[in-house]
Amino acid sequence: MTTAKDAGVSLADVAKRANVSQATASKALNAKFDVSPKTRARVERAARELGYVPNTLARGLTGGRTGTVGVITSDLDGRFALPILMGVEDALGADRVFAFLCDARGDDLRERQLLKSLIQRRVEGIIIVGNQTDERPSLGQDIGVPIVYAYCMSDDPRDRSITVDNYQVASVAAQHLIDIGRRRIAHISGEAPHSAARRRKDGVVDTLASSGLELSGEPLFGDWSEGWGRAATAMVLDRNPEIDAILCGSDQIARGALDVLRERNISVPQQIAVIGIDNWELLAANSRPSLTTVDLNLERLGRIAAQCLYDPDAADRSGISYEPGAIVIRDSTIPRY
Amino acid sequence: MTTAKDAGVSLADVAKRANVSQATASKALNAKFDVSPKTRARVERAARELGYVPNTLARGLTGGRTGTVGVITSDLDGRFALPILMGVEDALGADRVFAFLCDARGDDLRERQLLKSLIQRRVEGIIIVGNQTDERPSLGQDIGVPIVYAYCMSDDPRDRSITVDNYQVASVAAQHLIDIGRRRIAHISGEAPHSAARRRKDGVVDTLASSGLELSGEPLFGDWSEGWGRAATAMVLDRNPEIDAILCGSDQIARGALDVLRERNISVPQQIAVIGIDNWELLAANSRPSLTTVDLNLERLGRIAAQCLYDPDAADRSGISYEPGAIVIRDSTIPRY
DNA sequence: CTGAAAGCGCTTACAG
DNA sequence: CTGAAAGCGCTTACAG
Repeated sequence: MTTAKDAGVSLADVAKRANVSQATASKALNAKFDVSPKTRARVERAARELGYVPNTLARGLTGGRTGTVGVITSDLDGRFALPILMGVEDALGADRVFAFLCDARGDDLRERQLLKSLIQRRVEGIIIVGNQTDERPSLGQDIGVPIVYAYCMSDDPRDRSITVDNYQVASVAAQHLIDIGRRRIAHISGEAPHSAARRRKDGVVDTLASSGLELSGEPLFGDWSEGWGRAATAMVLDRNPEIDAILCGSDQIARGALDVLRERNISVPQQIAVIGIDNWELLAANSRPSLTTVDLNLERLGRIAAQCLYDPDAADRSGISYEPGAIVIRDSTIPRY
Repeated sequence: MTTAKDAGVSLADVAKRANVSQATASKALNAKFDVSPKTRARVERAARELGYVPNTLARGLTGGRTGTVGVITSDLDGRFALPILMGVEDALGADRVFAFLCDARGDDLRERQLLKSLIQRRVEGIIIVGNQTDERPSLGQDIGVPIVYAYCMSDDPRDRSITVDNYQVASVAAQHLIDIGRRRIAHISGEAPHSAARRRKDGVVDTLASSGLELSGEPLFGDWSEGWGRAATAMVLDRNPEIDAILCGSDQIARGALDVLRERNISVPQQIAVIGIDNWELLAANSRPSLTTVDLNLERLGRIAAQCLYDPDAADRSGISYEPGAIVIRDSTIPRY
């Protein structure tokens, strides 16, 4: 058990009890070489008996590793931060590195201050987690430690950014609809200013074109909400009643679409198939019918970002990595029987 | 700008450039007393010119404060951790304390290891964030630093726990329904083994009793999902068609209820009012009609937990604090015109 | 108001 | 294989 008293036990105490020098005690407890098995056993025993708890701070001071990184989220509130954090956690845990979690709350000044504080604490790297996939201003090149942008991307190509491949993600969705035989596909998406909305639209259009198809009607941009999904679906149904599928820019929008289709007694997917993007389980798994969608693999994205920090030749690999998503098939495109 | 080179600048360098001793430089940069304004100005200038970045690690070593706490979540995946983390972040930020975020992933052994690692890093306190409000095994009394349980509660009364007042939260919901004139109220909730489900039921029953009312039909327990909300609502409608309100144990369940009512052309709230618990915005704000619910105030809960860690007489105040929620009125009980 | 000295707990060359 | 010594970067009594 780790108790209060332990905090008072230092390496010197352990060394004394084991009748060795502090240097030897240090080696015995850390490196595996240069210590006789007998001595090591003695030191280890002393450490155990005393309930010795090494002080990581002191170790860091010696110029060695601090074993910490900083994670600055721009907005913890958003839905994307969490899975990314999980991935970061996962990757760091394996190396016994700890993450300082900081929330800039969308405030640039606060972000800068956090950055500075993290440097003071001698973090070995910093991950900036954005709340959208758009470009954001670079924090600069001479931070002193590796820095990587996750989800968002830096506007400076010398920085390393890991983001979602919006184009690919949408292509996968479109291809799936084509694969199940749909030919008259409408597209409803979120906020046009977001690169996510624009790139996804491009992915859809290009993929359809590869099969000699065109979108049924103009793509509709609004926001990423259920409400917009409902409104847009009603519009689409009026303007293009011939459609046999709706490709939605997000799961929230898709939920709205499903809602309206159900209300109008249009069977999904028999008459109209519906597909979302995000694989937000809460939304996708609980709808009627359950929603086919594209998983963004955010946890993986977080893991990659964390690994970049400790990648020896990360410097060579600056620039933006676009990470692919994968389709998750549910009943809104291929119903189970 | 904070640059790579800075990492090499120490207090000694600053002192030299300012022509003072290191001790004086330290005082000039930290404490406000015992240094002449002129000297301080000189030191500050030197520090600025050199781009001096104090090493927080060394400061911590001196026996002073490390300015760090550990936060161990049992499951980042859950929906409750995030708002709590935000509150923690908020409270700590004011004191320039940083939080190590660790995810135990529901693994007790891993949790213990994390606890130990955090102690090695000399955190000044630890917050254990549970993913449900039930009791959990205490981590013990002699950790060496203050420890507080948030959302979940420790089974040892000597520990400090901050959790949701499930009884009050449900009472508020019930009272609201009574206030708008409902008398025949059904209750659909989540998993019976969860104290959240049981205490909420008690709150509902007692509050109704205070007004001389009884629940319409037996309370229904299932899980916290939309699917269960739909199934249970259908049952309730069959067995107790006379009801004029449904009090749901969570917003997810309420979404399911709303869905079925809409399908059956039962107007909400005119014929049947619906209320949830959680105030999960995504769900509550986007339903049709929008959902009245009880906000759990989780951010506040996180803030309180963080403050406890630095509360001088926290020792006296062991035990469990039950934090109240507050109603958020939307269209499912009082429609806007 | 200022500074020399000791110490925080550890690790790392460098001798033996 | 073992140990004495120096040093990591800072702060804190203690003299002056």
